[in-house]
Amino acid sequence: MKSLNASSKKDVPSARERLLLTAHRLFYQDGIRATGIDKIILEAQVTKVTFYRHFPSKNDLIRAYLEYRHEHWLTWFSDSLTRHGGNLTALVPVLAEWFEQEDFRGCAFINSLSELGSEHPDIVEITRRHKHDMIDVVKRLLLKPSKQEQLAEVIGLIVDGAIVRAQYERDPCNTLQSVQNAVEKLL
Amino acid sequence: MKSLNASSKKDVPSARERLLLTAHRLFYQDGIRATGIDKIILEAQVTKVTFYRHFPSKNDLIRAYLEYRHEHWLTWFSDSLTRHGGNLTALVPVLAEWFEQEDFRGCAFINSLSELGSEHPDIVEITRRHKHDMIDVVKRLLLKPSKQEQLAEVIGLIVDGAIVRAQYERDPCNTLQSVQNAVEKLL
DNA sequence: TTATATGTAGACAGACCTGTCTACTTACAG
DNA sequence: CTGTAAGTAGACAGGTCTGTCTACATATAA
Repeated sequence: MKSLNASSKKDVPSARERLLLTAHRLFYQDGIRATGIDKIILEAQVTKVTFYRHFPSKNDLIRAYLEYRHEHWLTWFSDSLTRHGGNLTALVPVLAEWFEQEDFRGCAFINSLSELGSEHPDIVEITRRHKHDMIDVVKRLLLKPSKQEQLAEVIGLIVDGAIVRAQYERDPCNTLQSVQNAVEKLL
Repeated sequence: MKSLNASSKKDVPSARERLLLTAHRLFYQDGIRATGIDKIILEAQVTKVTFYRHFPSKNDLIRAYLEYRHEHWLTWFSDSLTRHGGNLTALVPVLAEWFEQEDFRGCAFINSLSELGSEHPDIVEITRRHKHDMIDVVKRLLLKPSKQEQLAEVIGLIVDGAIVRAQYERDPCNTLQSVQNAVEKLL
């Protein structure tokens, strides 16, 4: 969906979209505090007035980043689980698909929580919502008897643990093997 | 063990120790980037020259912080597991002991990795070592047939997942219940 | 006594950061 | 045409940050 300004003429994303996409890339890759707004502005090719017109403060951009990330990650997660068979054994190939990406840097929500959780209680809330929604996807797609609330919660633990481990281990194979072992124990 | 300077006369920790303890507290509570060296210096009651005499850069202090944390956390973890019976069911009360602390703010290593992992590869290495040592403790203390390498790795996943969840959930009970459920599935 | 280690107070430099502002241009709707 | 929205270039303010430096004091060992 393109906005109605310049982008409809030349297929150039709107200034707001460029800001959001650039922030998403840089915040995820380098960290939120490590990324100054001037860098985002430069790479998005807008001016500071435009930046502040769309996002009244850096905090507004951070929230927009996390909401964008939430929506897009959950869509990918859901689609990927379905693509890989839509049952519990899909979990490993889905995580493999993610962990093996060149730009994998863990979970944006865990990272933001670690970085900013003490001073931004809304980030704690955003993270909680994200994780609950992830567990809901697991429940809906992978666990057909819907009474398995507890199992979905355990799977959520395993997913979060795997994400963290994948962030510090050199090779995702050992992590994926542990997920596989865990899934086998749960079946 | 006290150093041989002023502290042996008046039971005042040395300047270095005050810096390290203050940094430990503030880095863990507020985040590493969020904590400027001037705040550490003020609260440790030293001067800037003293700070730089002991730690040639902020990065040196960060490494010292993580090494201090590694040693003290692992000692606590090991002792607590033993205190709670030294078998797999000890895991939940040990994590409860930690998560219920007023100043609980997740895992210092995960937090540092999230915050600084992109620009400090040594932090990735430090985190990896920490987590491997944690899994070794689990293997040594909780799993008597020492062939259970895979199980220890799975437990490590569950522990990391629980730590993350405990950081964003309001109440640790649900998290601890999930750990309990997982442990039961593993036995 | 001298030399060394460790500590003090505090000023300073330069970089980076977030946010405010001026003056102007272009596109579009009515 | 006018008014509005959205964009431009870029300067500026004030704050925070890390690290460098001067000048001095105290404790200890030889």
